[in-house]
Parts: sequence; structure tokens; C-alpha cells
Amino acid sequence: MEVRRTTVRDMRRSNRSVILTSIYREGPLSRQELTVRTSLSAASVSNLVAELIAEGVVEEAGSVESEGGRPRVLLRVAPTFRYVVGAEVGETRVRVELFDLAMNVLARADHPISSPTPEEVVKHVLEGLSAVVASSEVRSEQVLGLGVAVSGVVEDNAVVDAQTLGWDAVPLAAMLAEGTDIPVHVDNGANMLGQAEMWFGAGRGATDVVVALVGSGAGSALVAGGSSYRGARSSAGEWGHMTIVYGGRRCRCGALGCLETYVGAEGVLDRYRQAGGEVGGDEETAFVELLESDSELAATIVADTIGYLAAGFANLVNLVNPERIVLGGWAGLLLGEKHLDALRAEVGNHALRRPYAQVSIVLCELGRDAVALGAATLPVVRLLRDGGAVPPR
Amino acid sequence: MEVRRTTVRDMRRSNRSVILTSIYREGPLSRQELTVRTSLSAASVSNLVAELIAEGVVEEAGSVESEGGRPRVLLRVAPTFRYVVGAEVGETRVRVELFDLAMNVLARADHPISSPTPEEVVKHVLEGLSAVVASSEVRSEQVLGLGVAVSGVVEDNAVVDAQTLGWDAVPLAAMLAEGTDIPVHVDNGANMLGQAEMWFGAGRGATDVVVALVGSGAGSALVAGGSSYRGARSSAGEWGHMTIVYGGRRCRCGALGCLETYVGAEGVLDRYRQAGGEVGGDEETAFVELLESDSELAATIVADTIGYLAAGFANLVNLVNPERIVLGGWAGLLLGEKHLDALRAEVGNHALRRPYAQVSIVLCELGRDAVALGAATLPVVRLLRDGGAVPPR
DNA sequence: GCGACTTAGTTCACGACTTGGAAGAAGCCA
DNA sequence: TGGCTTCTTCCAAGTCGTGAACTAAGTCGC
Repeated sequence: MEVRRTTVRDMRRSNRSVILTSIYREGPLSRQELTVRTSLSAASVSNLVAELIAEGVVEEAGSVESEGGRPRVLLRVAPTFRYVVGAEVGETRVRVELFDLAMNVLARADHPISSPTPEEVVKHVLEGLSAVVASSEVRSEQVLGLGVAVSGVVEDNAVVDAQTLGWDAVPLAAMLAEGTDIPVHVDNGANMLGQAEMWFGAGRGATDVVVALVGSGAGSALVAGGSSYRGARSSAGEWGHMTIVYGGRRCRCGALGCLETYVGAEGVLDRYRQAGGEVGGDEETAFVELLESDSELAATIVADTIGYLAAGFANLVNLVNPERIVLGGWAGLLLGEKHLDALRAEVGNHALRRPYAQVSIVLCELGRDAVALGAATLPVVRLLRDGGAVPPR
Repeated sequence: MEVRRTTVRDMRRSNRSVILTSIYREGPLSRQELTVRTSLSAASVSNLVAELIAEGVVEEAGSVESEGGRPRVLLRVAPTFRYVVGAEVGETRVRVELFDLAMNVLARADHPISSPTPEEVVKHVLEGLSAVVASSEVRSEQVLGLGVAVSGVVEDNAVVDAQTLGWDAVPLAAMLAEGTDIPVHVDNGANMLGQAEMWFGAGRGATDVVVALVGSGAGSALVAGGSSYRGARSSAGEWGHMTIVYGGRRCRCGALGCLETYVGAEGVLDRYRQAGGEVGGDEETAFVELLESDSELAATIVADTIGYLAAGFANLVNLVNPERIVLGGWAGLLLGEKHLDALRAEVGNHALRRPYAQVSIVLCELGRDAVALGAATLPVVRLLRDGGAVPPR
């Protein structure tokens, strides 16, 4: 029962949000175009825009020549109205980036970490935050928010059960909030990469998307009806641990036959080596070597991998009927660059005809560095949702 | 970009909807309780309720003795304000049922069909509609709408690709609308059964649910965040065609290793017979016989089935992180009645710990006759969403 | 059996909102 | 400079939810 009352103020906030979101997402627009798109009256648009301009959220940005009349004045969200910071907490480093509202990178701070204890991570995120703010002309009060992406299940702003980091029930947002008065948002890394792709990459314009990430393991971000779907308790999207070979290879999660053990780089290399193949170096080097090898065994392993991946995609196609599947992750991109067509064809062998005909399978466009970018959108989402109202400190 | 302006009238409609939905879903409530639940002011509740009563949507229903003050007057949606009709189109019969708004069955009409051509189905649904209305005291103008459940992919009120019926791009709603001026809604049968379970059965109170239906084949209805999820083009939920044994048994869909060929009654019996087991009679009799047999082979086959079903459930648990999985369908219920505990335990062997700990696995409560009931909720949903405004004819 | 008390529901003036239409402003062209 | 087109703003009217005061309808103590 998610029913919420509406008051007269909600109406204005909602309309401010509609206008602001339109301006932000659909580029510079004139008031005239806004009246058409939002179906608000010209009077209301003018009124609301004037308010947004007075507050500094929106600014005029040139004009468009008309056909014999007064030219339209274009409006955009003022890129320097506020700034946002995105942080990516990885297993080996913390990256913090400062953006303006147009999502241009203004500063970046990387810090390697050896033991990713919560305290260590909090320390480096806060240091990074100070560093990027200090190295730019931005004052701390101008920072709208800090978005942090962590690989793990994030529930209610507390990081819980981050397997790769060895974390359990860590209240990361609260810990960060002790060191800064900038509003903090914490979310899952895969979701944030998906968010970045949805806004600025391969997901633009679509509303029902699965962003499938294949690296050493495999995971995904689900987007349903235009917004991220996290399930009942924020752990939806564990695509890599879907049973695809009943009774098959043992996965690190303990189950048998998980997709991840067949398409994740670790599993692929393992299968290759068990079959007698030899590759050296770190995981990524080895994976590239495998992909570029012209041995028959390597070709078989790769073809098998495509087959398994296709079955995994087909399961998504059948179950969630997305309009687009975006393949990413470092291993996914390497696989996809060479074998996307084969993958597409193979998905057709496993999926039902109808949903298969409706889905397009594409590669991520932003690369793996987009996690911090995605995290930085969290405060922006909030700003747009609230119609430009800045959260109080 | 689902942004919509809000006008002053949307506000009232939205608040009417909030109040009406609360009254409908949370039983008789007093105005006082409504102010608490909706967080509207007492003045607004009084005002809106007076309007709803004047229109006849809501009525007073006794009062509750107080503890030293004026007694609260209970409000309910007037069961006889309007009536709704639900129809279930099966492969062998058409069932039409008339309900009041409290979803009491007032009349029922069954009609066997031999060749379910669209024309035949339309004819029998319309005849059934006339029959149930005629056999009751209800006037046609009092019927709020007709909901029709068909097994197939239903897109934009046109039935497309109903494999079991041999239909392709049949504009069922339009065809029905030619024979009646009662508003027609068409939807998928599995979703309607899921809807019925969500409102009146095992799904009550939950918002993120998968209703998994196992009969001869297998399908599901997904409920995400309180409302049915249909994917980009209405075909989400094809759980039965998820690859679970890569390279396994051939499915009727053409792919290999679909879940359905391992847990659907047809597939189970097939596996039993291939292993040397013997059962006779029709599918359902044979399935019951298999389940009740105390032969070792039968026990193995059933245990295997539970294993496969558990893997299928685990895939749902991992991917969509539901709070509840509801098992239904005739074969699912037969399996579940005896082996639910084994199934629950086995899911734990395939699913990730965290989402597994958060999900409860239960049986359908309504039986397979609830499809028409679910279909009949479609007009009710619309009534509640519109705040009690009756759609014009 | 009467009055104080308690709780439920209603009325009303007020401020906030959107709207359509009219008036105003801004640039273009002759 | 004057007319024209295209945006933008102003204004009166109508709608809505709210808080405070008010009415209704009981219980309880004496």
C-alpha cells in the first residue's frame, strides 16, 4: 500500500520536478518547448522557470533564431549551480571524482588500498572528497552530495554482506556522515555502472534494460520501467549465480552449475586449464591471451563460453522481457568486441521467439571507469526528483 | 521519461484514490483511521468521504463502540455500487463469473468449447456475460467492466501469439467491444491467477512476489513493488523456459534444457516413463499415481523433480530477490502438498544465503478456479486508481 | 439523571496552486 | 518607424488541502 496523499505543495514540487527533469534530460529547451512537452500552461511554465532561475538552478543559454518573430530563449540546468562527488570503492583502490551538474569531471583522486576495512575506506573516501574539492574552485557548501558505490548488497544506506570486502552490516553512510556534512548516498557498484550506462551510455532512451556485467565473476543491474529494480531487500540482479548447468561445476557461492563459473573470466580460464590449455600472467592478461589464441582448444572454450553466456542472456530475455541487454564488465567487453554477433545468434537458440525478437543486445559504451560517474548521479537524481530543492545540511 | 504534470484536479483524484483504495483494501475504516493512514487532514477526509458517499461508491457500515467518546462510523466500498465480470478462456471451456465489488460470486456460466477460434471465444464470452447478468438482479449499466484472462501474451489489449490456442495477433478486446458497451480488459491468465493470489490468497500483504505456476508446463507471474511486472512488451515471466540444464532435454519451445521439461507434469511423466516407470490414464491421474507410488524409481523421479524445481526457484530468488514465492498450478500444488519442506530446504542449496533467508515459499491458497476472479479485479483496479470515477460508456 | 469529559466528524476562512486570456515585450522585416 | 510574429508575463477566476474553531454523540462519575 504505497498510497501517498497529495497536497497543494506536492503539486508545485511535482511540476518543478517535471520541468527541471525535462530541461536536464532533454538538453536546452525554450519555455515554449517546455509547455508542449509538459502540457503545462505557458503561464505556469513561465512562473516556475522564473523561480528556478531566481534560485540559480536553471539559467538561460543563448537563443534560437526564429522565423520572423521573437527568438526563443534556451534554458539549461546551470552546470555550476552545485557540484556532485562520486566515489568508487574497489577491492584495491578508492576513486573519488568531482563533477559539475553537466557531469563534466573537474577533479579526480585515486588512492590504493591494501586492506579494505570499513575504517580505511571511510578515511580514504573522506580524504578524496576533501582533495577533489580543494583542488578545484568549488566550496564545500556547493557540493550537493556524495554518492558512493560499493560492491556488495546495500540496504537502506548500510552496506551489508560485501563478500569481496569481507564486510558485514557496515553502516557506511552513517560512518561517512560523521566526517562530512555533505549528504551521503551509498549504493551497489553494479547498479551504479548500470545507472551511468542508462543516463550516458548504451541504455539511453530505454526503460526496461538489463545491464549484464561479466568480469572475474558475473552480476547485473536490472532496470524496470525506467527505474532500478532492487527486489524486496536490495539484492536483486544476482544473475551470475543462476543455475545454468544443473549439477555442474562448483561455484564459490557453494552451489553447483552457476552461470558465473562458466562465463566469468575465472571460470573460463579454469575450464581452459583443466582441458590442457596454458596461459599465464594475471587474470586479465591470461583472458586476453586465451581470446587471441588460434588454437583449436581455445576456440572451443570461447565458443562454449559464448554458448553459456547466450543461455544466461536467454534466461533474462524469457524472464524479464527487456527491450535491451547491455553487456559490460572487462571480460564481457573483451568477449563482446569479437563475438557479439555469435552471441546474438546463439541467444536466439535458447530464448523464446517473441521476446528474443524484441530485445537488442549491445555493448557498454562507457568502460569500467563509469562507476564513480554513476554514483555521482545519485545526488542529481534527488535534486531532479525534488524539483531543484537543495537538501538542508 | 514518464514525467507528467500535475494539476489541481489530479490532486483531488489522487486523494480520492488514496482514500478509496485504503477503504477497499484495509477493510471497513472510520474517517478517523483514514486520517491517520493517509496523513490527510481530518477536514479533507471528511470532505472527500462525503463526496464518495454522495456518489454511492462508499457507504457507512455500522459503527464501533468508543471508549468514552463519539463512536466512529465505519466506511466500506458499497458492494453493490457496481458489479464486475471476470472471464477465463481455457483450451476446453470458457468460464464467466459475475461479482459484486466485495468479490462475492453472484452468478457463473461455463461453456465447453471444442475449437477455440477467436470468433467462437468472443461469442461464448459475450453469451456468458449476458447470461450471468440476466440470471441476477443486475442491470447492464451497473457492470463496471469485463476482465478476460487468456493464456498467451497480451499486449495493449490485443491477444498476440497464444500458442496453446493457435492465435496470432488477435485483437480480442476490440472484437469483444463490438458486442457490448461494457468496458473490456484483456490480460494474461497466469498474471490474473497471480493477481487473485495477491489480493485474496497467499500473496496478501507482500509487494515483491513471484507466483510460480506448474501444470503440464510452467510459467509465472511477477509482482514487483506491488504491481505486476510485464516487461518491455508484456511477455515477462516465462520462467518455464529458463535454461536449467545446459544442453539438456529438448523442450517444445525448441530449446534444450528448459526448466519446464524437468518440472512440468508432461516432462516429469516423460522422464519417469523413459526410466522404465509405468503410469496410465490422463496426465493428471498419471501424475497423482506417480506421486503416490512407493516404488524406488518413482521416489527418485520425484526427488529429482524437487531438485530441479528448487534450482528454478533459486534462480528467481537470486535474480529478483522476492519476499515470497507462491507455488501454484495443479502439478505444483500436488508436489507442494507433500514436498514443500524438502523443496524449501533444497532451494537453500542453490540460492545465495542472503536472499534465501529473506524469502518465504508458500502454496497458492485459491485453487485454479481463481483465474476469473483475478480477471474481474481488472475493472476494480481501474475504479480504485481513478478514485471512484466510473468510466463513461 | 445531570454535567464534565472525551472522541469523532464538520464548517469555514485562508493561503497556495494552475489556468486561460489579455496585455506586454522582443526581435525581424519592409 | 511601423507592422508582424513569437514568446513571456500579468491577472482574475476557480480549485484544493489545511488548521482552528465548532458541533455531534457518546461515556463516566457523582
